[in-house]
Amino acid sequence: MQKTKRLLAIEKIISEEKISIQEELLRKLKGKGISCTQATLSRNLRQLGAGRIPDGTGGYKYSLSENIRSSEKSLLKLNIVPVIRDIVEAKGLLVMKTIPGNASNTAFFIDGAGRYEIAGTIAGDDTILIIPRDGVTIQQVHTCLEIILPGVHDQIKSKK
Amino acid sequence: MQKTKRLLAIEKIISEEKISIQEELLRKLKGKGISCTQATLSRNLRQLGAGRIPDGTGGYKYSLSENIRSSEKSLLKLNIVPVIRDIVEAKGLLVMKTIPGNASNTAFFIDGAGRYEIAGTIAGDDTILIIPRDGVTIQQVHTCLEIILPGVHDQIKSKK
DNA sequence: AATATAAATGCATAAATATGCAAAAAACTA
DNA sequence: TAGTTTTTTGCATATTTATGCATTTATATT
Repeated sequence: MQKTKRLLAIEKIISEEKISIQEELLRKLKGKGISCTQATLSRNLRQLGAGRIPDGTGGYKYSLSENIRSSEKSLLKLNIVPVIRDIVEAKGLLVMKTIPGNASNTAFFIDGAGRYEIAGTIAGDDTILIIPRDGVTIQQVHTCLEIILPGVHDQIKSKK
Repeated sequence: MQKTKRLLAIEKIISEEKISIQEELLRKLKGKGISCTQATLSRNLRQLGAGRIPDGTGGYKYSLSENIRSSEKSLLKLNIVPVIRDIVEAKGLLVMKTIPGNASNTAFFIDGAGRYEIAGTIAGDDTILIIPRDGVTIQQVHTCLEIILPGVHDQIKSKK
């Protein structure tokens, strides 16, 4: 089908280059031997979930909302995760070790997630005390950490 | 300033309810006693990084880009603002003073907003250097900070 | 305070996008 | 395959958004 091919091409183009208006995308497609009208493009973009958003420099660009979001998220998380070295339980609390100087930032990040399970955190230089709320199990807190910092437990394992 | 108030109201509205077109947002604002024209709204939305994207059900909605939304947690804002003591310009850069030990967290928060205007930050113990991107004015960075940390300039004034 | 500079805004309108409708293409059915 | 239904598309145009320009408002300077 012509449509599927076009959808794929649109996805590719807008994720690789900055497209400001549909007419521009139309030309790019034509260059690849795919042609349609602006009306069709408008419909296709909606179907792809692609929208026109500010590009930060005063202009606009098309962007796949889902893709952009998930990739931005994972970048953020990748920056966070590697700083965590270990998580151990002690006296019903969790002690998280980070690389030096990163406890505060990491704790701030954890607090920012606003999870119910975590009553609070206290951060030193490379150590964070995570205090579970009463009635919450350690296991629940681990699950919760995995939500805030996907892959964190794997990271730790691979360092051991 | 009227504008800051409006920017905040816009952020709040589009993150809480589904807004399909600017005229709709215009009416909501009017309902809150804030009035402007569609032209101004268009400019404000661009400044906020808010775009009109498919809502998944065949319609459209306005949405803040992901990085901005993450700084949207109003609780976090309240916790951050009081730690900032001063912001001064020096050599085309901004120097932000915080209460002792809070520079890193604050800088982390600012970085997290992912604003185009800010090329990067460097944090010591109670001082943050905010480096504007080339071509961005100090005033633009101030506006941008006001978006990330609403009320920050008022806070500083009231401490003087 | 008076003047100079920059920022914000509204108006009118240009630019860009979305959509109703009819035609064409594709998919399906007996 | 001929007929039927569904999907896709283009055309024309309505809807929506962005912007040049002039004016007002705010900010800074002397």
